[in-house]
Amino acid sequence: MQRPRTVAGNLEVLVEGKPIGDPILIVSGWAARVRLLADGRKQILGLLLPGDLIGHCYQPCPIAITSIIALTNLELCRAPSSETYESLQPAYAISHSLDEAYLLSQIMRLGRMNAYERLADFFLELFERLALAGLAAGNKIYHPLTQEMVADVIGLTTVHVNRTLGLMRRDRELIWETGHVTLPDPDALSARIARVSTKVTALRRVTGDKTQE
Amino acid sequence: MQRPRTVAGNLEVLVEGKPIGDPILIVSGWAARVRLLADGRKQILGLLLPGDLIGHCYQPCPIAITSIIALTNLELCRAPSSETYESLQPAYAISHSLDEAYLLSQIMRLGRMNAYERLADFFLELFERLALAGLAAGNKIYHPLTQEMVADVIGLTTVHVNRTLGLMRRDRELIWETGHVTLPDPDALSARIARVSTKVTALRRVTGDKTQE
DNA sequence: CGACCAGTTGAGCTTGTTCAAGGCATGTGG
DNA sequence: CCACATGCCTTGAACAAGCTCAACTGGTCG
Repeated sequence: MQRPRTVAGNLEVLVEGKPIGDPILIVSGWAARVRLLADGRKQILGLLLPGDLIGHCYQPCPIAITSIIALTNLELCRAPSSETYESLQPAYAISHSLDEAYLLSQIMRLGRMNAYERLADFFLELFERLALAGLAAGNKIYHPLTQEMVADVIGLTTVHVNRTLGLMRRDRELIWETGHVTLPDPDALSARIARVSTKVTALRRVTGDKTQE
Repeated sequence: MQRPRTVAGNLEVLVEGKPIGDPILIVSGWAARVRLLADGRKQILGLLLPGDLIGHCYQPCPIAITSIIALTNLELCRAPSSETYESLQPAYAISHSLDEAYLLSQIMRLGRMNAYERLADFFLELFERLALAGLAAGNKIYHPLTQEMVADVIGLTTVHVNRTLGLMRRDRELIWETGHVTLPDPDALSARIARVSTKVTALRRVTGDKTQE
């Protein structure tokens, strides 16, 4: 480990199309992978939390595939390249697999869930990730997100996120207070929304095999 | 290279949660990464075309993260693990980076594009990928997709895909005939829809820096 | 001929967007 | 201390995009 450096909130850590150097570990703070359309529409592709790796790549791939911006002040640490310390390879591989899993969940949310489900699923995932990083305290998490950022993650407008949060609050499923979120009963919420099915019998439906239903 | 095996269309190549073995190369045919919600809603997370690798992973990661189903009959080839032939590592790394890039494009489509843009962007990407694989002939591609499958890729209903294809045909931007698609002028189509912006000035907008506008 | 699959079309409805305004807390300069 | 600006959240009303349900076409295959 090298000494950490800090990046102020709202600055780009990496810019799409620019070369990337060594991998970077987030020691503290939140960041986001972001992409824009020409007319200004914005999508947050994924969040980067403490413990996540930025810019880790399996070859001389000098080009950043997305920009990364700091959502808060960040403490960053240059991480050793996996070639230097072979013992780190499993850790890097796991980090990579997790990254991919989060992208796939994001696609599922955006493609097939409604606003209520997207919010619920997003916060459930966030709780899990923060718990993995040792940053979850019971049913309440602290975060730097505004409703606008949440909207940019889950592909809705700020207004609709606000209204849907209101619905969830009315249902006593979620409490939003700027800077933190409480899920009174995560398991109940998870059961309430339709989450991913891994049943092979369900998969058969994909193939148009209707004899099973 | 080993001898190819074949898998019939509509069968699972990999099942979510099951162990995966050696990486597999698609020699011919199309496949899809698929996920389902408990109530049957279906999302195609990404397409797998000839030349793509399935189940390549940087560690003893024995579990498939998504199911993969064959959309057509497939010819598959067990690919050598990258540990066995070091010279393959760059190729595998590039394959991995491309995979990630396609997932990110998918998130952008689903999160912030309307139906017309999603269709256009999807087919433009498909044309590029098939061209990379040496399978594009001018402005016309051959594919095994039904409108239902397209709908499952881009997160819409079959009916709406059908109507939007009708709009595009009216605009002379795209011609759908079962089994193949023609883009009379891909460049014009690409210019017509709002595609990804990589401009740093645009990125500044993300950070709420309004002095630049 | 009948069954089935892929595509097509219509009408009514739901979900989420847009535009606009206002509330509340915090911070800052006079 | 007050006036004013700013960031974040909240709310209303009108609208538009996409969904649902249902029916129908044309082609193919047994």
